[in-house]
Amino acid sequence: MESLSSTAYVILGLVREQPRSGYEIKATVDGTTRFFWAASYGQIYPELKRLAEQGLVVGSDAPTGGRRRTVYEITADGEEELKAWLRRPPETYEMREEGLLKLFFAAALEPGEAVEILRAMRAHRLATNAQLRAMKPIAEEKDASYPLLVLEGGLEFTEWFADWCERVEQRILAARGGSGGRGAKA
Amino acid sequence: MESLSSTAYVILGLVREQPRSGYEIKATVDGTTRFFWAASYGQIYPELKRLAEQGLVVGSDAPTGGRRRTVYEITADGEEELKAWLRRPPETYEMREEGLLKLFFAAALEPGEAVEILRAMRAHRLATNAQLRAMKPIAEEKDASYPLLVLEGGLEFTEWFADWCERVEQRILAARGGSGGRGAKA
DNA sequence: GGCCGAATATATCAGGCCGATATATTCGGG
DNA sequence: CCCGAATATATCGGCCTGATATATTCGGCC
Repeated sequence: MESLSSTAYVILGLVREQPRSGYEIKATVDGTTRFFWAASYGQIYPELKRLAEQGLVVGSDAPTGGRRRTVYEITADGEEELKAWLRRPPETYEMREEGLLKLFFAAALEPGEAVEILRAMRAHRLATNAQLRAMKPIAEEKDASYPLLVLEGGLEFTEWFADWCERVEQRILAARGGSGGRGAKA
Repeated sequence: MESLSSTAYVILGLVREQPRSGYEIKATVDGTTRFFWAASYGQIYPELKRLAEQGLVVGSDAPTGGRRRTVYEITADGEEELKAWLRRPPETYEMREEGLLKLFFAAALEPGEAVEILRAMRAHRLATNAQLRAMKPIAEEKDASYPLLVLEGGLEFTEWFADWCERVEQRILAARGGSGGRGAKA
């Protein structure tokens, strides 16, 4: 009995709420967990088959007209698997931030160029914050309290990060001596 | 001319500072960038060969006794590649947080169990914070100002995250009605 | 009625990357 | 002299991304 990947549990968690097709699972992930756990078609479809083989989900044909469509729902075994996973302590904590990597090596550039990196990072976080903000009414409407909690955490995180970028930018500019070539276009 | 992976630039950035072997690169990554950009032997060794083929680094034999050892240093072309990359806006922003995923699906559990997830997440962040704190004197000693800036960002982030976990835990406990079975051992 | 583009639905694949493992040598300590 | 830790390189299964391919259906427009 091989243990499942975390992505398998995303699928179990989503089909537990309601029966869904692979396509719907992907769309839901993109609209919710994507910011802290993404999933691609290349994982979802094979994983659904594996979960079906193990009896943790069951698929049934639900075609729309002549287009083939398989909708999956969770089984009692699947529900038990999901709960057992939820009760085990989390193991994966990963981050890949190319901006921080560039900042780490910024000594190879002029100070004005380091500031550009921080501005790009800040702009990215503000954009993510706006996306999350737009999702909030939808989560509130569904009355999904844990997803809402997580979403609010995302809002706070992006705000903290954008603010940090701004403070570091100010520190670098101040260290340069207060005046001198502005360097960039903003 | 295929464009390089971000991991290739980590290598370029590190061998720019000083010539290093694959083993030393891995050790340095584990001691510095690991928190926002990790790299494994399975990437480092093949990547060093590719970079050498493209003339961005040069390797030279530097055996210790009878043990084979290749030390790489950056070339002028490699330095140009690195700077060009540093000047391009960052593209990769990824996070994989199994704890947030579990919290997202916590409706399948009792509230007391959701609290356990938050405690595990908080403990992890506090542990990371302690690790970063231990690294700080080393970074200060080296007078590496950008790496130090990034390290301080990591300290602030882990503190923010741990604090968020605690606040969410309090909210959940309060929503449960102030009293009732405590559930867990701490 | 017919066309087009967007959405629905599934599948595949190259390549990045992780974690574990294997192999061999050298160094420090007891 | 032996052993365990550190140095050094290499390999591999498996997860995951992003792009691409293939069909079908739906909505809007003229």
